[in-house]
Amino acid sequence: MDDKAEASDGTAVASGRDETLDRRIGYRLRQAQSLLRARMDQTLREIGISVPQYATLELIRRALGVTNAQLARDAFITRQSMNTMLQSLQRRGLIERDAADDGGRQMPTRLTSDAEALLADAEERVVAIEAEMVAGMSAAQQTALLEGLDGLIAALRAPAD
Amino acid sequence: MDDKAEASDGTAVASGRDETLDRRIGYRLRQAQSLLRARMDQTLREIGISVPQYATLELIRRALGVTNAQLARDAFITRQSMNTMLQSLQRRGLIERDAADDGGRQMPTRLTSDAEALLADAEERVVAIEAEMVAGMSAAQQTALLEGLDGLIAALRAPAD
DNA sequence: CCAATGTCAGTTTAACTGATATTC
DNA sequence: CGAATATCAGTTAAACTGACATTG
Repeated sequence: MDDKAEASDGTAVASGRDETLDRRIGYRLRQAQSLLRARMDQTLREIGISVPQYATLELIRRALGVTNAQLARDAFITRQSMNTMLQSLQRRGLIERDAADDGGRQMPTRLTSDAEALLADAEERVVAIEAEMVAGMSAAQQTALLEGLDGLIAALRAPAD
Repeated sequence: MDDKAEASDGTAVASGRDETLDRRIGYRLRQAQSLLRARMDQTLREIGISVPQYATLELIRRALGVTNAQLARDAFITRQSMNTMLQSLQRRGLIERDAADDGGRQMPTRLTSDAEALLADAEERVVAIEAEMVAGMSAAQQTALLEGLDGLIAALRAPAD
């Protein structure tokens, strides 16, 4: 079946071939993430941080005293990109970095108390969005979704690892 | 909430609180999408297009003759951003835009035959990645995942719509 | 007049590659 | 020396806001 698509007025038309976009998991993944990101952007901007900044702060809180290079690996970006991010967070007084006590070259990163407060606020907002996002789903559905995403992550990681 | 985290060597440490990152759907969504995006980037670069360009071409193919403003809405970006994207695709000979036949201001977009060929190649690569990504999951699991993502999209769309 | 469209201009964010110095 | 780290510099991709003309 190759069907029609009337969009005389410019309205988007879902159409056509069977295995189009709409059936694809990757497409939906992008779409869901894009929508979530927009929501997060909006609420986080109110308290003065971006989504990547928030994500970085979360990573730092989780892995206390972690170094730039390790954070970069955790976030799947280059050392250089993470370095830029950390510098901007540092300039804003959200993190501190001292040369490692072992005299090495590493500079472990710590959240300041300002950051802890900000992060608490941010997390509350983000958790609220996430709650809203799954509100209509049963616990079983949520679990299935979580496991499905885990499966994707594991499969995508395997070859690159 | 001050639990231990020994990362003397810089190794990331999963740690701490119960409701940390790792339990959160949004976090996993970002992670899965980030990994998928990296894979797509890699394979699409080989044929000379980026992920956003690929996504735009798919949108155009799906909604034949659609206009800039409509594509922007479909992709959740501004008219101006989509315009830049279309201009670059046009410069590369992948799309054509003629003033609408109705004499209006709209300029419907069409794929060139070059683009059709390129898109076929791109899609094959992307579909292969997607297949690999869900290879380890049962059909039921895949369906559950798909429906879960649909649920997220619907919920996230509602308030902004 | 109003709303939507297309587009120009300038800006910002967040990534990238390349190169350099340091340190174990 | 080699490997990992931190960081400087320059670049790019892809989004953004603002402004303006056109068109129905």
